[in-house]
Amino acid sequence: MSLNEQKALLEEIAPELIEYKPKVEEKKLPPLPHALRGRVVTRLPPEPSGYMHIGHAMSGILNYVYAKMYDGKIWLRFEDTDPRKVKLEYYESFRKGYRWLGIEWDYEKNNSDDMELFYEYAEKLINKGYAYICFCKQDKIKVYRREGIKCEHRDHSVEENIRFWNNLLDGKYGEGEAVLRLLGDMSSTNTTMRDPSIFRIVKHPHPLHGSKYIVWPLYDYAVAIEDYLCNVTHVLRTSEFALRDELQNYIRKILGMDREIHYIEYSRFEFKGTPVSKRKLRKIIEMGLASSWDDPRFPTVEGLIRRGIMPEAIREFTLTQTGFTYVKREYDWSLLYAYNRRVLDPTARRLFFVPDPVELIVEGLKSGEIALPYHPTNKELGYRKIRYSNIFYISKSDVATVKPGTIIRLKYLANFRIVDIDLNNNKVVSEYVEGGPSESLQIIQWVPKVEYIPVRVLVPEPLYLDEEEINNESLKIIDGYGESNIIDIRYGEIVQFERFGFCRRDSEKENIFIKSHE
RNA sequence: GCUCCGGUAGUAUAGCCAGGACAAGUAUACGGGGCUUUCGACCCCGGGACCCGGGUUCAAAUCCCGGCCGGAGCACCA
Repeated sequence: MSLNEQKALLEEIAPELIEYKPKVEEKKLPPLPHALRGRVVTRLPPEPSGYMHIGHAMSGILNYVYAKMYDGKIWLRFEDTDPRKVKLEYYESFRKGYRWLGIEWDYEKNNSDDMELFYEYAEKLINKGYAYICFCKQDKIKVYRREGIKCEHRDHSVEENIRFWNNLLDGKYGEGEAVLRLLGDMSSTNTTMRDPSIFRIVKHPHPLHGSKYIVWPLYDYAVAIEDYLCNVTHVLRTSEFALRDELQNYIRKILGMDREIHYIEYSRFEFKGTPVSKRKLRKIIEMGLASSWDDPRFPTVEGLIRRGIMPEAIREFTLTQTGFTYVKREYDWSLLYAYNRRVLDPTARRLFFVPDPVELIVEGLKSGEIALPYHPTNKELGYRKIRYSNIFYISKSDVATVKPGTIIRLKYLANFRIVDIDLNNNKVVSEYVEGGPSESLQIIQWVPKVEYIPVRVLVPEPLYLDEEEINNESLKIIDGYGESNIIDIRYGEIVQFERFGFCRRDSEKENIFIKSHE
């Protein structure tokens, strides 16, 4: 008895004895250092200055899963302290994106809601001699910081600084004329510690607060304070922030905010040929290669949705394929597809789509109607009916290399023997052969001539061939014929076109699909 | 230029801090086989990696030094 026969027999006589092992063991994230059950607080800190993308998504999942793992809490906190970059529509892009991923946040706030508080703390710092108003030009500050040179404004008295600060708040200076700087250490090897600016003037309305404020805090200052105020215990973020841990800890220390915050940093999540950078994506749009930010080739959440990527797949992928490394990494899309396929396969309806069709006549086949299952094993998905005569469309590639005399099977329907192939005129003549499926027979999908519809499938491919070289043919168009039941596929539904791949309906009215993967 | 950080199969990772059962685990991709009326799913098998050089040690993927390569930062962005 073969192993498979034994298994089959066992299943028949004693199914309860069979041990079903999940294919992929649920990989647990490594333990979070310094984490106490019920005490962990993490955060989703998007800057609403662009659309949410897969990097935000994966980082968000990490922060969320860790919070859940320790029965902790998670904040959604918008880092919106640059009025010039922030836009209302982007706030919503992130809320929608996180919801789509299944991330439920416990609290929500905007950094820009705490402006008065930021001012209060600034005054404290000035009074303690930890901050000073600097009137140097931006370029000079830059050079001095690089060289580690102190400027003359550093020596102003507390009284002078308070007066300047009030002038600043009162709008007596123009943009670029003055900033509030933290008294750090101009000789530190960590350049972020060399008297960083913590407030600057921005005379531009904020989408949430209009023109109420003209003095805005910079990132490190706002984040340091907010993380404390939100009781954040663990920060998981990408490595471009690594050098700022020291600064943010320092800001809290001189403000008397004594609570340790743990940082875990890792390199960006990137996918081959799919840049996340706004600059590179904008270039694609400007070149006319894509028309919008929800393009299925884009890494934006909207793009991923159109491409048929499921949130569960992103989640599994993040939990199993990710690590806290500083190495530059570029994921192969196939890694994500593998998880997506596992999500889609059990519930995606199967239908027939014939790319690059040629006509097939099956002489001797009587016309009729047949019911075919929507899924090979999931019977709940039911059946669909197809009416047919003896003329069909099949894919050119399925007959391109076969010779007359070959017998092929139309899946679920009939076998035929090829009599003549005329590929120049896209015609194949054959005769009906009685019999069912057998292991030697090639089985292909088909579409009847009496009822078919034209179907278009868009196939997304990498946008970039390497760092800078753009792929000019990143979106392939495949036209073909599909069975008429395709009309009933809902907008947004993902189905599997048999022997072609998983595809998502991308249009309410037109039969346009986007291929996810095979 | 300066300052940090890192280099494990095609890809992504585990292991490194606390050297020894690591002839390096896992996923995916790839090759072969099985199952299946799909080229999907599922099952089995297979090949494939510790950046280079030196040192310490009985023993190095793991510790030390040098080189090479890569990443991040050096904003009145976040």
